[in-house]
Amino acid sequence: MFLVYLCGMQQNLKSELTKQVIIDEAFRLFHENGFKTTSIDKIMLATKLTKGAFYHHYKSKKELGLEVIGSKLQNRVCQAMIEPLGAPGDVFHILENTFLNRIKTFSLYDKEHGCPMNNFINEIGDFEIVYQAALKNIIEAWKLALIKLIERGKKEGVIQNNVSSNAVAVYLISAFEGIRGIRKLYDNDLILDEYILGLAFYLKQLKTVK
Amino acid sequence: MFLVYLCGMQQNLKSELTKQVIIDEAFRLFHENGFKTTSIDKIMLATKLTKGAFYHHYKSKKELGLEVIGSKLQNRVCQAMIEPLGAPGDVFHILENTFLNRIKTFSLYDKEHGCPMNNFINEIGDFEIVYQAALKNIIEAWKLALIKLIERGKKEGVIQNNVSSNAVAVYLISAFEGIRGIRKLYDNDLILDEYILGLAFYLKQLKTVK
DNA sequence: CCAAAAACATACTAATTGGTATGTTTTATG
DNA sequence: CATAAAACATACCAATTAGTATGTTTTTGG
Repeated sequence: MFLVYLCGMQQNLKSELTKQVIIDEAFRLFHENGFKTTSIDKIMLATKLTKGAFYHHYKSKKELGLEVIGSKLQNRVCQAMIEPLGAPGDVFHILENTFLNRIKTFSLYDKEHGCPMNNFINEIGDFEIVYQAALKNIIEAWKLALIKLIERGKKEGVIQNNVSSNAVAVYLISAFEGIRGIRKLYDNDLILDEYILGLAFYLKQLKTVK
Repeated sequence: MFLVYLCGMQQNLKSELTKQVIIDEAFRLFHENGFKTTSIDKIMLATKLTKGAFYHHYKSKKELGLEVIGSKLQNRVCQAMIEPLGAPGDVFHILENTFLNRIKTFSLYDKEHGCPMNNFINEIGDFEIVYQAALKNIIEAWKLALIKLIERGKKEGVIQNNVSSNAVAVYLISAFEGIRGIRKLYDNDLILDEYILGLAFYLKQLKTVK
């Protein structure tokens, strides 16, 4: 298994590197201009490679789209929104950090172009079933991690027991994705501040009364 | 002013009727397949008219897009989401009816293709400033009507005073738009049920404790 | 060093795009 | 009824699209 790669290593690495460059530029252009309206030509112009190189590594735009969603996008969401939920520590601190504090630290680029996943969902969530499934995977993973955290909060007695963990998870995710779309329309952060205030109130209500 | 139209009435009416047909078909196709990927040809094929007719009434696709957003879309949102907020009656009944009960009555078509406004926002909210402004108009009108209702709730003593009306309005809208995107990924209403449960809990927390 | 395969480039295709130029038909008005 | 204008149709344009066919260059393994 290891020896097999000893000789073909250089070529194999080159191939993987090229694919990564294509994925990175594709993701960036999808994020900035949308999936459907970003052509293979534009992507390959950005990579400084040619169409021939693209169709050597991918059989279609659909295959690329699925890989961008299934690896690049999924990794980003995992790293930023899912993994932090599994960390030890105060449940409310974790919730505040991922859903509230983090949104303040977004770059102007991210505020202007919105959430890549939300963009995908709204543009091609009803386009083809394969994209639908790939995007649903990410949302489901996020939702599950969130439910787990809320359940922990209940067990530790810091979150009210009379509320469905699933419902809270879905409501948190919905509002987060919603505001990231709406923020696009504005040229300042006032709307984000209002969201943050609204979320802070919501989180406070989840706490068990002492 | 009135006499001017007395004679040209038939032609004027025909023009308005044709434009309405174009707007209706355009809105439908934008909703089903997105704005950027819906061509003038496709729209005019649906109207059973031709490209010549289109460019007689509109100078560009952009002009059509702006009219679809500024009239058709705005009217829809006003009718479904804004006007009900101004009606007399119990504040919580109104909130529940517009944000909670109404979502249950959506057709499969509306569930599959999501919220037209949210689709526009996420597809072209960062595309051109004119679209941005047109969409922001609608959101702002919605937000204002919602704030007014919440303020009324506070005055009537049914909504807690220690919560920002702006924050609640933005959080309600965000979650509503967010879930309408996410619902696209699923082939059943379970995720909607969870949203509804989450929202119901949220609304309950807004109530003044008796 | 040499063949074969992988990586990439060049040059195409047919279909679609927004938009225009130039018709023909319908309606309005003196 | 004549003529002008509005409403609509037909035929085009250059640019862009996803994808293919056929190259050339680089890497691999003997």
